[in-house]
Amino acid sequence: MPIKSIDIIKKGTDEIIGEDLLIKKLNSGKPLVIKAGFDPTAPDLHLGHTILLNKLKQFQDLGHKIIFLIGDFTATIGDPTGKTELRPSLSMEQVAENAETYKSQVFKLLDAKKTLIKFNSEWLSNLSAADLIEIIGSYSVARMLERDDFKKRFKSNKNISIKEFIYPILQGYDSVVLNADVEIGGTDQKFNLLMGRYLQSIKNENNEDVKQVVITLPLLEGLDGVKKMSKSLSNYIAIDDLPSEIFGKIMSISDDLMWRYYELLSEIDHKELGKLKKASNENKLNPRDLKMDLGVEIVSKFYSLEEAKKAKDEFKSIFQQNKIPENIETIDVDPMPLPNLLKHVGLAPSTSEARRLIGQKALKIDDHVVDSIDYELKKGSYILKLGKKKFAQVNVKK
RNA sequence: GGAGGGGUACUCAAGCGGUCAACGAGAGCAGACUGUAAAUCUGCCGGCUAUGCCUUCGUAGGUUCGAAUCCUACCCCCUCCA
Repeated sequence: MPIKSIDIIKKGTDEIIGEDLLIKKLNSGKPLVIKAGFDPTAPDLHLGHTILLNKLKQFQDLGHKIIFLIGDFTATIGDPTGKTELRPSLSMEQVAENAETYKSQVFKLLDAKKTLIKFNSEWLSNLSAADLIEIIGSYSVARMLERDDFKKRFKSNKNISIKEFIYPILQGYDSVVLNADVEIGGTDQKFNLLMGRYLQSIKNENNEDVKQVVITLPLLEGLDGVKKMSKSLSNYIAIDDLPSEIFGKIMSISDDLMWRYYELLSEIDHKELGKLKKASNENKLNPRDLKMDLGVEIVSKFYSLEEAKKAKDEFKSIFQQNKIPENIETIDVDPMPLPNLLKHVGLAPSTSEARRLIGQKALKIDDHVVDSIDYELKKGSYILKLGKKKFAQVNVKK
């Protein structure tokens, strides 16, 4: 059984540091402590997180103990990873609020009963200055500066706060406290994950067997196809997004990115994927249709197959047959100038923007382009369409 | 502690007394073409009760008919020296 486990575990990983040790640990037959840290800065879990969650799920199904660690304390420092500038710290209240959202979302994928949720403030907030100094004393500035993002910032004279140095150390210390056997994270977390390994071995007089195994997973690119998916870049698909939103976002990604998403998010195996690529290259398959399949697969993970199919049908009816979405709510309005109306019903962020869009022929009323801002709507009901995807139905009173 | 450089819109980055809501690039948005793909072309890209008005160039004052541009104080970042 352990032999098989390693195959499941390895699938889709970027790197496993300490693979031999992992095998040894698996062979011991004991349930392993698997740690994964989450920084509660962004309250919405997105597809990027699901790669990690899926891996945790696999461990969970293999009978291991998952610790879902919410870095509430470390979040008040701010993870410097990948940042070219100092990150703002979060307040404790904000962190607590975000953590709640995490908890409620994560069990869409993980088994709540088998998951242990921990907050690192539990042990970190009571650390004395003496304790802290002892912990950070075991690491050098030179080694810290080996880290790429620090190195870059250091070289280009950008600010690095001392507390950013402490961040990875404390994250590593979490592994010491939790006795983690394995820690999983994105490739960008490698440095932080290795820190745990280092501190564990220091703590245990260089005993190799207590070191956590580090598993890194590929990072998912966001909808732009370039930067990593993240809430702050607003290039993400949240698992809380509506089926139609998820489906729509999938449809809007580039073909290149679609293949990447297939690799990282789909259950499809490599052979099958290869065939699809070939067929697509030979123009036997339209990438658009493949995108639809992917959209259905992803939506059904968080909802159901029926909902996914519904999303697909609706998409087709709106964008291929130019129909109107089914459930748009009707808003009663008093007569008002068109730009104000668009703002009022939420189609445009401001009247200025609405004016511009109207001027650019982006507005359709009952399927007819209206490009005059002075156009008046008389009493009655109208379907407004702004751009390709924004709809509203208004009922003008009087 | 001393000397110098710098803070401009989502990001980068010009401007250094009026023609500046602020050059240019990227991102973004809209239109055309499409497959809500890519590429390309075109336009937009602070707000409003809208041919005018209001707010914006680190913060607060000041000089001036007029300031992002000059002066003063303060805050923050960086470099070199200690």
